[in-house]
Amino acid sequence: MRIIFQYINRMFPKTVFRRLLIGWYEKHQRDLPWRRTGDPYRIWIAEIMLQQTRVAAVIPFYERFLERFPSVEKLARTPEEQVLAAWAGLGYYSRARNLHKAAKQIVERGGFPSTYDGIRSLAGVGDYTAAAIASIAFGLPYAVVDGNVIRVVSRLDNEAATRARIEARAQELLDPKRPSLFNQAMMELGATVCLPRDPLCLLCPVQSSCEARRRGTQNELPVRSGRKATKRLKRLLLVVEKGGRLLMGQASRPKGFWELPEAGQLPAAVLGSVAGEFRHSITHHDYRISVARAQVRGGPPGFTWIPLKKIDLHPVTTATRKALACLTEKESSRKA
DNA sequence: TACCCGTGGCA
DNA sequence: TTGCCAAGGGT
Repeated sequence: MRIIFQYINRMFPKTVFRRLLIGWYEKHQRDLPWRRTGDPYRIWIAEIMLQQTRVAAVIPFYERFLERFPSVEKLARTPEEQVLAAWAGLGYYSRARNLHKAAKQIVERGGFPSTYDGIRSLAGVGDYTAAAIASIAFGLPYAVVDGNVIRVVSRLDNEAATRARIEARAQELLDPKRPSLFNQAMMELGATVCLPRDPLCLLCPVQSSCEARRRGTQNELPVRSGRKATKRLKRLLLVVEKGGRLLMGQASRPKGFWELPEAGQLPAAVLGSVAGEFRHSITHHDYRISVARAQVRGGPPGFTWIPLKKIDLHPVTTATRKALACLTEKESSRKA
């Protein structure tokens, strides 16, 4: 039996690989809200949210977003600030700006594009996302290349290949009859079995096709480039409340977001004691953020009083949302 | 091309 | 606690 398998594997390696991979995926796939809808709009939203973001983090944002923007027309005619507010907390806000821009492009063009080039030309859609939408929503034979696929292919071939080489190999391996299942299976394999460190080779459906597994080099591939050092910084955010309104300013980043004032911005403020502290990291910066209540006279220039009840209508930075949350938590536990 | 962009979970 | 890393795109 084993000998027969080895023979078939040698004669038809791609066929064997596809069957094993897709067979495994059909048993292990997760039930995702955008799957099987076949709706390009939903798949597009999901794919943009999934860029550099885990499935588990995306799901609640996806549900809320679809409820808020059930159609591309609705999304296109909503002011950008409200789209950003719905995206607040997910990160990489240029995705939301590009999504909004692309929604307008889609409406102008009279509907969602159904070719790879048409999809690829949308704002915020690169090679990966275009292939994902083309294959999952339209069944077109384009192989996706994301971080998972790079890892899986590097190990299958046991080589530190260039991007172009990986793309060519992924396209070669792709099952042209089932591109949607194949692409999702490759990514799911990378996410759950072919892990960056200590992959679960014993559970891998395609271990018989894997050269790194054969040579025991799976932990050395793919080669990772060095990372930039993280800076550690401290900030003190102030919660200044007056008559049910909160003093807020424009954050320097992300552009268009609101944020609590920082101690240094309100030199005349009277500070209370530090009410909370938390960690918040943003690309190469690791912040230790303290929160304190404070009082000011009048309305400091450059700041705005925003009614607490309307705060969800504005895009607010995550640091500020965490600060408000830890203050609320502290005060409600004190009452209890 | 290398770097920037947010966030949360995990070891 | 700290560092790593994820369904990338734009510049």
